[in-house]
Amino acid sequence: MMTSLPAARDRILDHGVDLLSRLGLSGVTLGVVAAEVGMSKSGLFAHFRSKETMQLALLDRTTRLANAVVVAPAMASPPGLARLRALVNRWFGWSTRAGLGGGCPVAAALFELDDLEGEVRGAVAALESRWRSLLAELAGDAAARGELSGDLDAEQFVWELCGIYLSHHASRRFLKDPGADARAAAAFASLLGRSGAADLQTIEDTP
Amino acid sequence: MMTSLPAARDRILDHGVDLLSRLGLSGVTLGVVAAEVGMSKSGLFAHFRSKETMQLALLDRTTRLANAVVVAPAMASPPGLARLRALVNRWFGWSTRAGLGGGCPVAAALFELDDLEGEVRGAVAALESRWRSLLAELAGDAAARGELSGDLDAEQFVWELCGIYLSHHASRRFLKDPGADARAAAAFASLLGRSGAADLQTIEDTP
DNA sequence: GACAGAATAGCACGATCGGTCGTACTATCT
DNA sequence: AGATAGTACGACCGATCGTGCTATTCTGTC
Repeated sequence: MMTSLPAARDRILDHGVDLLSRLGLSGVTLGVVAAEVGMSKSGLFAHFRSKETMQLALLDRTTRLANAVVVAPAMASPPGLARLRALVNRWFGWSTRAGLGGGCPVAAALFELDDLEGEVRGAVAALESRWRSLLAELAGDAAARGELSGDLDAEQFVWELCGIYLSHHASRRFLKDPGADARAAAAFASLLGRSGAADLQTIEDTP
Repeated sequence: MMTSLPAARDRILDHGVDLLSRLGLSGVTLGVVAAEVGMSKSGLFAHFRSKETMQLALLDRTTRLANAVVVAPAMASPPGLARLRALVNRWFGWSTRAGLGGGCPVAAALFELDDLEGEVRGAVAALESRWRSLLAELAGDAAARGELSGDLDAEQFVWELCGIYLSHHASRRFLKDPGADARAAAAFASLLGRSGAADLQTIEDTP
């Protein structure tokens, strides 16, 4: 037939990203993934030539998934504050909406790769750096349009926003706090308010 | 002789907490700790009757260490906002001041025990719950004294404060951002400001 | 239907995991 | 003195880790 893009590899990565979300990087083991997918460990191993390669492929797949679920739809919103709002609304809790059984793999990786590691850590760092740049860019756009205060420190804005995201992650995933979404929404509204946003509309606007 | 409290156990726990700080719970393995301490795995194992017991002992030791380094000295400050400030100042980056080679073991555990586990997870949850209660109590005290706004939502205050702490952890430990301390200080000052604190003194006041 | 190449399976390796066993040596108590 | 308990050791268990090497099975082209 035609290109025949390896369907098996996709199946592996799909299960792998789900495991990554549920158990973190250390939980994504060759044997476990193989059992999950329903194939032999060596058969699975042939698709990647090392575990590190598989981990990098998983991070890449995670990035693409997040782009499709979070970034792309948000970019349909009009530029400026509305787009920033749309992005953040789709960001928080995105893993669940993406069909993953666990939490955000990137947030988990940030704390898992504290020290140690080389290639994988670098990939996560690059990924996170790109993400923060996007956030800062959108915040800067909003400020340039006068929808946020003109002297906004975009880096500080993003830094505090990421704090809200991490607190939301811990609150939801570890503490099982049912009010996590409301706390995050309130914190984000507060952050926008002190950044000069005029209208304090509700956080709900996703379809 | 006198009490002769087992010095060996203390040595084990000291090395263990350091490993815990550097590698997280999953990195504290019987073999690794034994090698670090310089004794046989089985000899070390005799002190605890299971790995879980050792992990719980490590968490307990971590709690005592944090109490000595963070809580106790802060309690010497006058009650109210000053005490809250002192506590937070000693909190951020406490693991380094305590002589640990890595970051805050509790923050790491929050993200490591996302799902799964039973006993250990429960211990961390109790520990974290107690900590947040203390923060909320001090914030409430400050509000009752009129040093923070009277209608302060202490729970939300603590939730956002923990977000700043987590962002600081990620920023410092993973992203290696040299401006992490300044970002955290600015975020905390902002949080205090919007919570009704009058004076915006510098964050430096530890001896 | 033959055949090449990809995909998968089977098997084995050294390392490490948490944990158990038997066995010492030492200190304390009776 | 004898008995007991604590501490430490080395050897070993079954399981799982990542990773090779060799079959076997499937699939598309001639």
